[in-house]
Amino acid sequence: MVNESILVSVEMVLFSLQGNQLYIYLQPYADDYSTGQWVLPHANKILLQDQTLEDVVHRNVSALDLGTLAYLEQVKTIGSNARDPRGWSLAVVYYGFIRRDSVKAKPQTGHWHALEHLDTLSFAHDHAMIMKDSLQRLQNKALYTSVPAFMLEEEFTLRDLQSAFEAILGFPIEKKSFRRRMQEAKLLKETNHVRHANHRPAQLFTLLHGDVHVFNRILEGVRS
Amino acid sequence: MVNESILVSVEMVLFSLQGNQLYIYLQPYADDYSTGQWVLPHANKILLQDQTLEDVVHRNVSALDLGTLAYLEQVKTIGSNARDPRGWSLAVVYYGFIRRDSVKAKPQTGHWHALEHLDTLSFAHDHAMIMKDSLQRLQNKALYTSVPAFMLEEEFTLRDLQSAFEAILGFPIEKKSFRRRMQEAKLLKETNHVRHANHRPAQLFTLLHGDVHVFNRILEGVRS
DNA sequence: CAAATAGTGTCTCTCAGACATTATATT
DNA sequence: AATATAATGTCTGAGAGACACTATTTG
Repeated sequence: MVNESILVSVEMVLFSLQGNQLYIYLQPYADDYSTGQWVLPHANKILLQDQTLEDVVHRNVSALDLGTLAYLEQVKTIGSNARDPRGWSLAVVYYGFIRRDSVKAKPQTGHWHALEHLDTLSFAHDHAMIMKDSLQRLQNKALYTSVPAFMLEEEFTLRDLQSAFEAILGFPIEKKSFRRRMQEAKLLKETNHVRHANHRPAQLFTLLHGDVHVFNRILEGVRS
Repeated sequence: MVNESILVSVEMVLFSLQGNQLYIYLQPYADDYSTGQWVLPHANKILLQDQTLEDVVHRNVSALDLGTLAYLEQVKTIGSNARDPRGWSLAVVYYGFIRRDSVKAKPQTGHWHALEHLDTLSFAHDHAMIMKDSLQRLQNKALYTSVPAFMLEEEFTLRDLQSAFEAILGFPIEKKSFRRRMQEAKLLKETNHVRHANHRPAQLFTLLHGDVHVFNRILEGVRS
């Protein structure tokens, strides 16, 4: 019986959007970058003042000073007698979003990495797998819910929203279907602002509420 | 910092089908049934020989001698400084199926309860909430995957399969839509057996493989 | 042949994809 | 006016629901 010595950690997969690209926050495995490996931010300490696991995540994300945590979802818990040589370990995995308008592009520790460059990086422990599972979960959610909307700033255009979905999913979405889907879901509120550029200005929207909308059908993307 | 003393448990929500009704396995909170309260089966001990959390579940389900565990899915992990008076606790929740053809209706300890009678029971700790969340997860899965198929015996009719979905979802499904959906998913294999009764015999099928099929659309049920 | 359930035919409805077209700003 | 992106109109297609109908067994 090993319960007295189970090692508990919380692993955090933090996503942000920077210039319509999906980024993930990583820390060097060795403080001096000597191994060239990366790890996910994680919490090894739970405090008595933490009421829940979400509190643990919030406390740790705040300490990282990356920006505002706008969405958080538990992915899974990994329990194993093998992943940590010190003994039986439990890792509770969360993914979350740092809202685009609050992201600090150069954090004090660690770095934001564009998702498309991740395959060039090397990871310690099972963190590559944890990231893969978390991204997979996020991609699934993008197919049938409105969660990607929480990556965006207060006011955004429908094109911004579509770009967020596309950054997550990695494939283009047909414009008309996307707009119909979003507008019929009644989750957006038209503001009385527009965004200007050297073309027709775009209507700005806000989220009507903090609820996640669940669609009946999956986004299938462009068929051709 | 409380890590050295975190209480870890695994909570198991075990479902079975008995006569086309959904049942859940519960244990009396007090061995002598004196409190009238019920709890979910749970594991408080993790052994060094357990390689993963799934191993812990399998070991404990085997010990309960309820039948064969045919499907298992992690629901979530609850962490709290309040749910156990002894200190910070982590509860990893799983739901699973005991296959219909292996169910022992009268277990040595505990009882199977029909889901529709659950509201008359009283539960200890947060087990009512854990059950509700697990059932919700199972119901969601029934809406867009083939997981209910794993509750059934080796060979089953399409009517059996539909009844399993209906038992889980709690609403009737339109026969033709259901059959079309299942047959186009190509997850069933026709056997050369039929089941006889005092009417036209029914074709028996088996599952082609152990994969969970994910549908693009949700079952909407009867509209009228 | 009556009863009962198995299994099918086929219409409607919803909503995603395709893609052409119109609208409205800046330079 | 040219350019660029915003926004819309409308057709097709996949797949779910409705519901009547046919098929095949037992008693």
